[in-house]
Amino acid sequence: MLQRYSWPGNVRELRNLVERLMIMVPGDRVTERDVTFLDSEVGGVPQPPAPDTTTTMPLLAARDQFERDYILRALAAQHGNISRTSDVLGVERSNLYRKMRGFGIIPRAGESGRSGEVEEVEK
Amino acid sequence: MLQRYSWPGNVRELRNLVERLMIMVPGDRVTERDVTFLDSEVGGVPQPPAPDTTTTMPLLAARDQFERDYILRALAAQHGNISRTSDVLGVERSNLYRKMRGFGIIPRAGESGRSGEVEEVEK
DNA sequence: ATTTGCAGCTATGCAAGTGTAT
DNA sequence: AATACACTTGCATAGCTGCAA
Repeated sequence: MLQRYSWPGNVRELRNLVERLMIMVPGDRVTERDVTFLDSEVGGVPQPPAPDTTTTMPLLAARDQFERDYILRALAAQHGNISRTSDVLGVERSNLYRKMRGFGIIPRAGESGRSGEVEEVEK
Repeated sequence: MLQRYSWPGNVRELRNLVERLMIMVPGDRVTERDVTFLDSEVGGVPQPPAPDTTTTMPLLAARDQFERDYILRALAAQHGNISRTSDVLGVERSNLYRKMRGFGIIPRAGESGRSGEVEEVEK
């Protein structure tokens, strides 16, 4: 479900959702229901053509898709902390940025530490 | 199951198994039982530590593991035909060889089209 | 947190061979 | 002879990565 969502708010949005999930959801398992409950945007994705895992697609495409996923996963596991993520992934922070940009996880504009909407989740 | 197996006979062995499966197994679905039935070697893998998909591992390692798998899968789908596989994967044949060697799917020795043991499966 | 400029190493495609079996 | 694969190797160069800033 998370992978199908387009994340117009980028890592910021992902981090936010994950943090809210950690705080609001009891127990150590997060289900799709929890996500839908907390964020109907993310939960209600119209499910695009459904990614095909069976058919063989060009190696490059498959590899990239996997890498993008993997990075996203690592980011979530690291609560959006890029330094730590790059550490865990064993790549240079700067390089991780490049990758994220390349995979469209982050756009082109250089928006950084500024807050604004729903950033005030402490810990 | 197939991924857990180490394939000491390399592509040759994989191709062989797949071909035998195509011939021997009725219907269009191959189950684990079929594999175990046709090849107890492959079927009876002691299941190593069980690859961890949850924990984050270095990106490079994860990427390589994925790529290796993907190539193996494509090879099976193509009945071991490397030319066709490289075509489907969208990489140069020569490069596919390099990758296969790199991932240990093929060893170092230059053993090629020679037959010998159980190669005589027609089509 | 986020970019950018490099230098250096990798990966990849292209081309050109060699070998074997139809 | 001709075709179809299998398999290698030498390059040039496009791309990736770490380091430093």
